[in-house]
Amino acid sequence: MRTHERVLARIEEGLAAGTWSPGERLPAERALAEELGVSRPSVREAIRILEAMGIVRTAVGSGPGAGATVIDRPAAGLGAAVRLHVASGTLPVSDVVRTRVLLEANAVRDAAERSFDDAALDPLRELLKAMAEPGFGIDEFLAHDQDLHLGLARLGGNQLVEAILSGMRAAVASYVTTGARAVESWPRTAARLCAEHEGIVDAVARHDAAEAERLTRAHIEGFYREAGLAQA
Amino acid sequence: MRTHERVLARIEEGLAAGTWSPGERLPAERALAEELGVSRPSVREAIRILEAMGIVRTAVGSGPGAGATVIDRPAAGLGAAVRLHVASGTLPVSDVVRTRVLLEANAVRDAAERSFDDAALDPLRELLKAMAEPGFGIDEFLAHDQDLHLGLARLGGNQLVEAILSGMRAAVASYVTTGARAVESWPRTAARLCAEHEGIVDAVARHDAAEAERLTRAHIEGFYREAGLAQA
DNA sequence: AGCCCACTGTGGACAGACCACACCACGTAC
DNA sequence: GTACGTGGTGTGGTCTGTCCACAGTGGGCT
Repeated sequence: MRTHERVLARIEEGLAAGTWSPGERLPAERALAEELGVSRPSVREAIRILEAMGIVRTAVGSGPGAGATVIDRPAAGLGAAVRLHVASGTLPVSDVVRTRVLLEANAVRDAAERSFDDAALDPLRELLKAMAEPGFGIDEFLAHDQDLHLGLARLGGNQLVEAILSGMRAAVASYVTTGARAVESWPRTAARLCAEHEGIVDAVARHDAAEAERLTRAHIEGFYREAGLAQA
Repeated sequence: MRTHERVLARIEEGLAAGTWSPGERLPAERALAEELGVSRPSVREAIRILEAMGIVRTAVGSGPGAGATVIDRPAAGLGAAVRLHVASGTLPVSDVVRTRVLLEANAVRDAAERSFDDAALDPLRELLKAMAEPGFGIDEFLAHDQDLHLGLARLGGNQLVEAILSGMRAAVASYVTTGARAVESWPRTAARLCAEHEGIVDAVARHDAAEAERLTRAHIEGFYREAGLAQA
């Protein structure tokens, strides 16, 4: 086993054992190297992997916040992995789209089936209102769109699904932007998307799970089709 | 932007542009470092990340096969990310289980709906036969079980789903093993699992999508419940 | 009392070196 | 002529040492 893998395994043990919890800091690179009897570059390689996976965040400087802090951003690692494989041509974009439809439609269905305070939908309604403004730029619209969809997915209550969706969205973000710029009439498309969004949020609000799932599926498939990203 | 991130971006560009395809080799670390005007450790950190994501495989020595070879193992990166986040306590195992049920049941449904040569099921039937042997060890049984489930998922035709399922299985492998050893009577459980497996494969063979999905869902949920891994 | 600045601990980056390894081609022995 | 052994060569793996940039912190100066 290579040195950085040993380091990684040790850190993973610590994470599993609760030695370090989110928000806390790993020992300094030099300290970790000495403690494990390895060189600093080896420790750095392990930390790089943890960083790429969204397990830690590193920062230079001194005081709290500096060093390698344990965070919980599952979406970062999953997103990077998906993005790289899409880039290398291993994963077809169409598979990403199909998977997104499946996961998100189910997440929205779960959301509608759960009981929650109606106030939980307020942030989403804020987004809806902002996106409905005429003359909203494409980039801002897509950013809000992402927040809205992730917010809906979060209501589903499955953190892994939320992370995968977030990662997939990031992985195909450039394709989505390109596709959105290529639609025939963006204002018309935007208006339609807004109306569909409202329909989904309403269905969730009245806990109509089947309808929420159906609308979500149609919404996502429709957009990707219009943007020329789906074979289906 | 940090140096290793620049290197990573450059390599990602090359992957997207088709400069390197799966099976081909990246330039040597020293050559890459000189070409990009950075130090070798920076290149190494970038390659480490690619390796952790399942994009490349590194090997020492000389000749073909040595160096950093581009591979396509999306499951590796996704699996590592999921495993690490489960270890750090960010992702509940129950979410992993729920996601697996959703993805795999749908993959099997897709498999049943597709048309394929019945011979494609032969490898799965081989696994079924092997697992039915009395006295089959738990570890070997679980390994075959994984192959069987992945084979079914592969028939669904969505590579991302297949990768996610493979990764999740790897991420919770230790939990599954522990759970399997804890069941009341392993031979009885194994026999039941075998029967359920046959039912699923049969349903796929006769293209009964709804039944295949239902059986898969019940099979996975039942096992995790028996192994004490599911709250549901 | 308030401000400034040096100190200190942190990650970021680099240069250089040595090792282990695996292939490959050359040369030798049969 | 063939088979075997052996050194050459290119590769990643690892370590050591060094310097830099950065950010907080505390003491000293104004």
